[in-house]
Amino acid sequence: MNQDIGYKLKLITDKLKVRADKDLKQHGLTLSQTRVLYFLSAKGGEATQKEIEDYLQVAHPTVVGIVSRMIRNGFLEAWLDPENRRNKVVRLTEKAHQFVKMMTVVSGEHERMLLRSLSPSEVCELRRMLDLILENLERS
Amino acid sequence: MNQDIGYKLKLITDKLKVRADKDLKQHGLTLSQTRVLYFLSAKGGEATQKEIEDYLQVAHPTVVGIVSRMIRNGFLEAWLDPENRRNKVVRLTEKAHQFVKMMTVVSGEHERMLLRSLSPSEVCELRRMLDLILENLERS
DNA sequence: CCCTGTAATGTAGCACGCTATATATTATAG
DNA sequence: CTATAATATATAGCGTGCTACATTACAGGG
Repeated sequence: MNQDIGYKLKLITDKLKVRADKDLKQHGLTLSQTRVLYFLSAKGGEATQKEIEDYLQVAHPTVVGIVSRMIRNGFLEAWLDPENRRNKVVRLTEKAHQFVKMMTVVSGEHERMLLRSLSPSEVCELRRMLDLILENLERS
Repeated sequence: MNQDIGYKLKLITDKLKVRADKDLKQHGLTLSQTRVLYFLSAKGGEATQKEIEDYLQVAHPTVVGIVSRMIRNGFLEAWLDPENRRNKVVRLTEKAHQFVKMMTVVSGEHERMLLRSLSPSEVCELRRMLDLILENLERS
C-alpha cells in the first residue's frame, strides 16, 4: 500500500494543497480559487459557470461553492446572460485582476519547489506519464 | 496551468477517488477507510489512533472522523488503553476482516488500470520521481 | 402552441481534508 | 510533591469534492 502509485499521488496532492493554501491565505484565496482566477484571466476576464466547470473538471455543485465564495470575497461578479438566461456569466473584479500576477508567481514557485530534484528531461517524461494515466482514467 | 504537474496530480487523484469510492460503496467503505483497513490488517488487526494518523499522514481531526464512521458502520471497535489512558486502541471487527481480501483485490485492479499503458520500467521510474517529489515537499 | 427533452444552475447532505482551540492524561523538572 | 510541559484525543468551523434531486430556461416536434 505504501508503494501504491495512487497513494503517493494522493499524499503529494494533499501536501501541495496545504502549502499553497497557506501561502495564499494572506490574500484571501485558496488553490482552487486561483485556478478559476487563472482561467478567467486567460479568457479575457469573463466566462460562463459551465465553462469553469469544464475547465476545472469537477462536478457542478463544487463550482457553485467556489464561485459563491469568490463573489462573497470580492474577486468575482456574476449575472445572468440576457441572451440565454440559463447561463451565469462570471467576471473578474478590479480587485481580482491585481492578484493574477501574484498568483502566477506563487504557483510557479510551488512548481519549481516540487520538481527541483528532477532534470528537465525527467520532468518532460513525468508529464508524459501523467497524461497517459489521465487517459487511462478517462477511457475506462 | 494546464501543463502544471501539480494540477495533473490533482486531477488524477480526484478521478481515482471517485472511481474507487464508487466501487467500494456497495460494501459500505470509502477509499480512505480501506487504507485504515489495510494498515490495521498489516499490523495484526490493532493499533492506536495516533499510529493510524502517522500512517495516513493526515491531521488528527481527520482520523477522528474516519475512525468514528468506521465504528458506526461496524468495521472497527475502540477502547481506551488501560496502561495509558491517553491512547485510543482501535481494532478490526470480525466483519472488517472479511473485507480485507476484497479491498486488496479492488485496489490492485485500480492500480493496474491506472498504469496499464506504462511499461514496468516506466512504472519504476515514475515511483522514483514521485518519491523525490515527496521528499522535496517534506524537506522545505 | 404545447409538451417533452435537454441544458445550466441551485440545494441538501455527506466524506474528508484543514486550522484553531480545548480537555484529559502522563511525564518531567524543580 | 507540585507545577509545567508534552502527548493523545475531541470539537467547532470551514473549503472542496461528491451524488441525488429540484428548478428554470430554452429547443424542437407534434
